[in-house]
Amino acid sequence: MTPIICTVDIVLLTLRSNKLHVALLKREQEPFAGMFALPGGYVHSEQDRDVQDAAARVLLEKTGFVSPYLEQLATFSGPARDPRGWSVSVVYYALVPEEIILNQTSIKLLPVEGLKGLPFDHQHVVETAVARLRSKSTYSSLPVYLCEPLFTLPHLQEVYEAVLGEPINKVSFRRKMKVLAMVEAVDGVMEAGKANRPAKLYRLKKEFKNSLSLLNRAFNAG
Amino acid sequence: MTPIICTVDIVLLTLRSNKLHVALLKREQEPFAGMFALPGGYVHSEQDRDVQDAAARVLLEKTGFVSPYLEQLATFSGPARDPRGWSVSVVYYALVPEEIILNQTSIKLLPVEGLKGLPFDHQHVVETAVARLRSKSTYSSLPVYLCEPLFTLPHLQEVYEAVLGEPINKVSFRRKMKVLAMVEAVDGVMEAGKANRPAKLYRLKKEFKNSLSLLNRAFNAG
DNA sequence: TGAATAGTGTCTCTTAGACATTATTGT
DNA sequence: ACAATAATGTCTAAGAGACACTATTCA
Repeated sequence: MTPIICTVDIVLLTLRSNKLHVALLKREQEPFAGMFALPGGYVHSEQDRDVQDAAARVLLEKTGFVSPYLEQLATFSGPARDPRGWSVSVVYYALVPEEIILNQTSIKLLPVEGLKGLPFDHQHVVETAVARLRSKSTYSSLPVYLCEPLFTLPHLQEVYEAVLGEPINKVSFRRKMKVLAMVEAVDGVMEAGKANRPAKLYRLKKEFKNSLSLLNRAFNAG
Repeated sequence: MTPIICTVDIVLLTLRSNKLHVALLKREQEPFAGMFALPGGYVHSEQDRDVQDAAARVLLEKTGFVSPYLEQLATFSGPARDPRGWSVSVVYYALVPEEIILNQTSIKLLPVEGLKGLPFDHQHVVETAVARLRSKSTYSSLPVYLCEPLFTLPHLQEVYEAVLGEPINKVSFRRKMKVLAMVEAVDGVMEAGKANRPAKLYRLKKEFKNSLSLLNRAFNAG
């Protein structure tokens, strides 16, 4: 029996102009050389401590940065998804602010809405990642990873609204941020430059780096 | 480089005496021959259409039955978890009523609390599956798969309470069952034999076989 | 008839969303 | 002062939990 091909792929998501985008790279090698696809690569059993480690390594090699949030999404498999043969791809998803990606000219950002023409089963993989992000965002702190280290609450609300695709009541949003208790105001600094009352700047609390805070009620509980 | 070992394992969970139990099988072959472990096996690339298919096949081969609910849990990997070498195991979890398992004398049911001495990383895998079940049960219809095809609402509430490990308000529980809208009373049949008012019998609605219904508020929202 | 549990009506208290008001900046 | 948005106070309405009451069976 032919051996099973074992790879990792990364769905790197970010917000650009308040729309979710996915990061794609031009493939250097066959199959699908020249096409844009998710960053991915083989698991290196001599080098990687586990598949998560492989995903972090591939992301670093292909983009030059480390993502604070990197979570296993799911494993995709079958004989047809990769022309090289029966394959198993363990997929991770990462969330970063757009600014981190802008320095990387090799990365192409495409809106997740209306994606098509991706090689492998990458369209389905991206759809799964976006569904997971939306689902988790309804009751958790996940979207903060789409923000830069310092952000305002009005901006964070915009991020939530962009991810969820619907408006959120301002008072409720701020109440829930209090309940989640995973952001803290940074003393002394304020947003500036606009002709209105400046917003306080917040940051993710140390204890929530790499982790999430959960609600037991959705943001828009309806 | 040595090839990566690609396997599937199944965490088969059920309720016995209102406690969660996991199904283990005595291993026929090395490694760990003679020890009790999760049902598992190699992915057969000539035969399996994907890894989910492999998990269903392994479960059928080892237990003789098909589980209505079989969901991918996560993928576990690394050089140390399997003495044969660097391995990737895609793990699925299944929920069944105890009665299905009772006919299978080869299966050993152990309580998930206080499990120890399992081979591979199976203890960690079981803990992950139980955590997933508990988490999903707080806002979904998942626990119905631990019931037989016909069940009463008081029994279903007991099942939820056993899984969640805390009591649920009766009125709220029945209201949420109405909101979830995934069970329906079966006309004409009732539970019988007890010296009290008989309970109506319910069943999972057809459209929810293999799927879940979700709430946007937890059962015990506190 | 009494014991036991199923099933439902209803009250209260919490909390979400709507709306209004105050606060603080730049022009 | 005025425009603009931040931040918060407060009212109302929806929903959760508590409690009590009715319903239906067997002994």
